[in-house]
Amino acid sequence: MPTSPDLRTPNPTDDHEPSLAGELRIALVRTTRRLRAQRGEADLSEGQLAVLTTLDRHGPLTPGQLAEHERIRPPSMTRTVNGLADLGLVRKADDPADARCVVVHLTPEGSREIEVTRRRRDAWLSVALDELTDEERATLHAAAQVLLKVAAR
Amino acid sequence: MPTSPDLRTPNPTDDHEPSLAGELRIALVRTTRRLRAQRGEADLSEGQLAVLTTLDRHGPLTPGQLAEHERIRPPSMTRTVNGLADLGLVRKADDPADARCVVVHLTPEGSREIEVTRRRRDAWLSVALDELTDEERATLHAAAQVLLKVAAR
DNA sequence: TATTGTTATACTCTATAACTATA
DNA sequence: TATAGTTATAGAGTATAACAATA
Repeated sequence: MPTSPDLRTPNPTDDHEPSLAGELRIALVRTTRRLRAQRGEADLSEGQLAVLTTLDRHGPLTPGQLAEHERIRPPSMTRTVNGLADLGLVRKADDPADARCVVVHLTPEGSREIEVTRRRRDAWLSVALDELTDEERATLHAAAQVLLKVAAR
Repeated sequence: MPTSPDLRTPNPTDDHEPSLAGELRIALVRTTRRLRAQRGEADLSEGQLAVLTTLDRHGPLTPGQLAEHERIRPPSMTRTVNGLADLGLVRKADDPADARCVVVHLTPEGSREIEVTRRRRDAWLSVALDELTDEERATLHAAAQVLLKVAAR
């Protein structure tokens, strides 16, 4: 029952040197997978939460702007936004300046949902982090800042 | 006609304290999103590559073991493995000891594909990492080890 | 004509439930 | 009966292409 692959024991075919990019990619993908697996039944999807978070941070945006920010295509964002609107978490309003545009607003329910969902999402990770040493936590704190720089590029 | 939301301008409602779990989750999700976005047209999916990598590391495994390792359900793994077998990257063989079991082997083509795909996947991340300082890279190296511990829990 | 958003449609990856074969 | 794997089916999230409305 192999659940903890040992990175220090490469097999005979695994003779390339472990690059930082390679080891980091594996660690990121694996941790994110575990994180996502903690999603409760009633939780919002990653994409839905990302939209709410973006609106919370930047204020009302059009579906096109949201699509660009989340790096998905406009039709996909239309679906995401409509789902959130059906849940009452965002509201679509006309743009007085340009009738082609729609402006997506966060509702008070949406703001509340962000907090609740974030807390639920962070619960598993918090427990895992509690089992680490102070030094390990400091490493992750520093790494988070660096990763944000990398992701923003 | 704003098309690029400004990430440097938080709005007044963004006043919750940043917990380590929260900041780390955001950094992980964002970086992984960017990483995934680099996927070329002909690349294997994350799940497919993960299976090849696991087989490379641990040797032949059954679909059930692979499903447990990748934390997906057996029927999903059946599809993934069949897709890889159709591509000639793995081979399904009978288990002489237990006729209920199937053993999935990596083929030479599969081994080659791992290398090619890994290189493509790591290209974007490598470029990004090259722009960091030595200290930042050291931080990410250390963090990768800690994240693997977290993900393995 | 170009732009914004939507609708129609399809593909990928995941899941649960039910089935087959073997232990 | 229990276990390993598969088949059937469905749901979520994404995409492209075509369309409507507006600039």
